[in-house]
Amino acid sequence: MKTQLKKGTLDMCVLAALAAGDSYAYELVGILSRTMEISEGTMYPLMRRLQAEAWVSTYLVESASGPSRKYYTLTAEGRRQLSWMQQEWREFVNEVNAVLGLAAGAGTGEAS
Amino acid sequence: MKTQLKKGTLDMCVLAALAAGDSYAYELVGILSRTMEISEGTMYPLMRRLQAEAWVSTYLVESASGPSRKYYTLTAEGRRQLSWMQQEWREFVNEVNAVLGLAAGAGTGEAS
DNA sequence: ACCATGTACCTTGTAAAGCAAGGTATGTGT
DNA sequence: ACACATACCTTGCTTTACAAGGTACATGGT
Repeated sequence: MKTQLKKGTLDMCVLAALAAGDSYAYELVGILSRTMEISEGTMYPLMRRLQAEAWVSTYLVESASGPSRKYYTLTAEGRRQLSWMQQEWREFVNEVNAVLGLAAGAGTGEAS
Repeated sequence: MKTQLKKGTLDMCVLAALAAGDSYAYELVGILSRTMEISEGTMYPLMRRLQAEAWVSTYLVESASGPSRKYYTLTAEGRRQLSWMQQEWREFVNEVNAVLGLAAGAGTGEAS
């Protein structure tokens, strides 16, 4: 139900996961799913976008137990992008929290 | 450019602003604009949604210097919704920050 | 009288993103 | 032969933010 909140953050999350080491889409779903909900239908189009932006590059690796895996590596530009996104993310969180602070003093003790 | 990040948070922000006191759409744009970017084209449809969900109710007030203002008040359900949204927001921020933490140890010192 | 400006409301169409549902193919175990 | 896990992918839907445009009232300047 918090689908909307994720908009715009998943790119950053995937880049962050890739900063910890190369991975492939199917595995990334598993990795991120430990912390947050994300589905394959989200991941595959997302990876295409990241590649279109040249934030990641790919290489194929045969698997001993299944079809080949399409690994993704962060590019230098991807690393820069991650850094930028994290900055924007922190700014945004601060902005929202500041607005939430508006409500802090109000309505809590409504006894006349 | 961080349009996507806002998805899902603006409802909450508006409800929070209304928790600090009744207001009308045009004024809310001004209030929130002190902290974050938001446009009228976003606000008016948003207010309709809030009302459709019964999180706010409205009343008209004539203005001395312009057309009548459509004031919005938080309903009891709106207050509950705000509380719920804030909880989800905090959870979500924690989740994202946890994922960003994955990258913390990697790639920072890439010597050898 | 006329017009610009500020206030205040609103709608339409576009773009982006997440997701459920479905589909394909490979390898392993029964 | 069949089921299952792995691993890839696409289509169509939904929600949301926003730019652009439109209406109407009140005030001040010329």
